[in-house]
Amino acid sequence: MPKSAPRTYSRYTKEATKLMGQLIRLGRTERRLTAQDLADRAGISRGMLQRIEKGDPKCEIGVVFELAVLVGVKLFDAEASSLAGHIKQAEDKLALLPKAVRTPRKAVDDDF
Amino acid sequence: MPKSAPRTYSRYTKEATKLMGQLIRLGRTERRLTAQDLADRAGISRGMLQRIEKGDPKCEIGVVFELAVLVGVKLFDAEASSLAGHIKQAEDKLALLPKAVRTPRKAVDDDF
DNA sequence: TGTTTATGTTTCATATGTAGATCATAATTA
DNA sequence: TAATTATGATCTACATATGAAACATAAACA
Repeated sequence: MPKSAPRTYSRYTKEATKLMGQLIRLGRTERRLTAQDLADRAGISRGMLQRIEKGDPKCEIGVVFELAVLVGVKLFDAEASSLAGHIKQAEDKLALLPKAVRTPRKAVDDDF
Repeated sequence: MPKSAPRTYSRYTKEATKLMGQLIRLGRTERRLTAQDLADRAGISRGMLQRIEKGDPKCEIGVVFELAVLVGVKLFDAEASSLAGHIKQAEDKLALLPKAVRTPRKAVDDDF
């Protein structure tokens, strides 16, 4: 079987996932939650929580965010309990931009 | 085959992944990048990029972060090109906390 | 110090995410 | 308006992330 090229991540991405994991572990410890306890509350396995706390980039972002919320890690440095405002703001900005990006491709320069 | 219970996400998590997707799309459009172009740069398929821009929680967090970096979305509201400082800070805080959380389980109060 | 419990790791079976192709629709530019 | 290209959506095969179990190690508390 042909081994598909393994995915790579930039240094910044690795740092970001690592930091996320640390913040989750920090929050968990501060709240005196057992790994098993937190995993149960999030509906995941303990092994998965460990991988996330370790900073594994190959995990569902939904699960990571869920854990972050459970232990009080702020996403988007937002204090509010809802991101509705931010979402609306992003929608407003998007509305002003073209819905499709058109790159000027010269049909002549194609071959050589 | 027994259908395993589908995973659920809190409202906040859904909002967070949605906002992430919007910010990525915003950045992509502002930089006049085609979906295909950005997908290529990130080493993913166009379909995957679409799901992420739509806010699908079931995607690798590493890929999402990678896209965010590519289009200039700031993670952890950090301006710096490296999160090393934040990571060290988290490590310092972790060093002060107990490495294992022990919950006082009374063996007596178990049943009733 | 001894005992109990949490954590770190590994392995394996399986559920599921992902790439790739295809088609329809929408949107941009000449 | 016409022509071209981007985007949205769906399907299948395959690669792989996930859950569960097992074990060893380490850490907290009496």
